[in-house]
Amino acid sequence: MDDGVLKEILKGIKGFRDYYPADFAKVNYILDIMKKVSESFGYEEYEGPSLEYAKLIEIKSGEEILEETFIVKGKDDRKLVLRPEQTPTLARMIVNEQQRYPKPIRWFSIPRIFRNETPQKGRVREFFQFNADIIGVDHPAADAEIIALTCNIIKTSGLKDGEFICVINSRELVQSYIEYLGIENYLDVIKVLDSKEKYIQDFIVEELLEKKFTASKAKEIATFVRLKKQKKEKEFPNLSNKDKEYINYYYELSPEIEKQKIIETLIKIGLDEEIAEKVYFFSKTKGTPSFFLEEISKLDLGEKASLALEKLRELAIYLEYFGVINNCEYNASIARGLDYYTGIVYEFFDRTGSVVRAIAGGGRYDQLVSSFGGEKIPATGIGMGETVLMAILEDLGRLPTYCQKVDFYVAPVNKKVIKEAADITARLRKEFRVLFNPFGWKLSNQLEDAAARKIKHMIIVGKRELEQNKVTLRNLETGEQTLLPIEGIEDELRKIVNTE
RNA sequence: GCCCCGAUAGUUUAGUGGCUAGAAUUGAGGAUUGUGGCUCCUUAGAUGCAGGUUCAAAUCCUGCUCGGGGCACCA
Repeated sequence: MDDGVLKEILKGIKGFRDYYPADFAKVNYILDIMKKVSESFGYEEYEGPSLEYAKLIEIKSGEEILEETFIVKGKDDRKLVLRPEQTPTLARMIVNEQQRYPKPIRWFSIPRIFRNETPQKGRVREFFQFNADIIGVDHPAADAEIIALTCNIIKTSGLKDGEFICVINSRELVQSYIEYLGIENYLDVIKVLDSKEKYIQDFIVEELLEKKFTASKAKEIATFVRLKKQKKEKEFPNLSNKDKEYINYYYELSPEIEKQKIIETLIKIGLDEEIAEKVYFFSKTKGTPSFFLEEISKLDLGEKASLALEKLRELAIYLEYFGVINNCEYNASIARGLDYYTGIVYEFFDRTGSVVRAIAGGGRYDQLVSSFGGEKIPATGIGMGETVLMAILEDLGRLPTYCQKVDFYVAPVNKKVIKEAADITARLRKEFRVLFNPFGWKLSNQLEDAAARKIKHMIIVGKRELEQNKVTLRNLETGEQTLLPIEGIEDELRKIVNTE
């Protein structure tokens, strides 16, 4: 094999990560919190296979999703996929065995998830995704509990109030209202509302082209306008004053453009002007839950949408009970891509300006389980990758510094006492994490070794001490040494480990 | 899939077409057979890949790969 090819191979696959001990410790810091907090909420851990039939994903999430999955061929030619999400697997498991478990089922899982997308900040092709679900109750308190659980994990990891936000909406509310207005193609409308930023960009480019700007210049200015809104303009120098004037001009104008373009596009897909305006104003509503509920209830909603609004009202009560309502915002424009979501949907975002992407997202999927056959089982749940949260914590410097997890380094001073040192080590390992050096190294080298590993305590085993049935305990940070009797040494060591 | 920036030992980096690519740190061995983090010695280790221009390329050009940032997408 030639060197070029070999080098490529050694680099590993694009978007996949090697976790060296210090890296894996960071990942585990977050995964441990996910696990501990979930257990503190009474959730049970489950796991599924890494591979599923492509059909399983396709049925539930649509065929286009398969374009971004890794496809594997099974022996019988059936297409298999490396799981791009955990929910279909969970739904499958529930369909098969649901009668065994008392409802509601509260389960969590931290599977490795695979997505064949372009890597960028907070996005890789293989990652750990925390999933928590409540299955078997159709009650807003279940959604509130999932949101509270997620808030708890995010806060325990190191983000503070105000550094993240949970944005909540109800698909039922949006859909019922749009249908109440007499619109049939509800999904088309959602799509338009979702792409509002794109319409603004297109409008600016179009207008600048008419003013004889080059295409690339026009696009550049449009991009700057968007970045100015995200407060990131400082990253872009080298602009003429004339360009800056245009950016400010369109920046000021963009709310107006947004309104005009969205209404225009809605009319284009068949809505009356009056209806299009109603849809636009509805979709713009957002703010604290109480503000949102008040604003929306002013509208003429119709029966179904009113019911959906009642559920959001009830949800707010439980968010309040669970102490997370200040971390939440209601917003009529968030949709979430997945088709299987039916009611309340929620999405967590960073507020520190570190990452634009969502930290976590989830919602209610009352039809998913029944669509695999069997009775209707309501469910709600969240998915949270470890990468985005980790990128934010990394930027804020809130990840703990790494050190090797060893309580004691056992150092025999010469080859003659290795057996005795090994016996002591075996005893201590029943209770402590002990690194033993059986290689017959000189003591000075062992001290250096322990220091390089940042291990705090060394137990020195030598002939002099053994003659009085003792060993030396050395604190490697202070250099302090004490002689300890081997008999009952665990009690002394326990004190030291517990005070740290 | 698109756009911008980048790539020199494990890591941080020097080197603006010209001597054998230089250093720090890390790794390995030793000075030192019971007390370290100091010092000293020895040793190992790099121009991402493939072409092109040139007497001469780490340096200039093209393509690719990988990384970073952004767009689109985002279960």
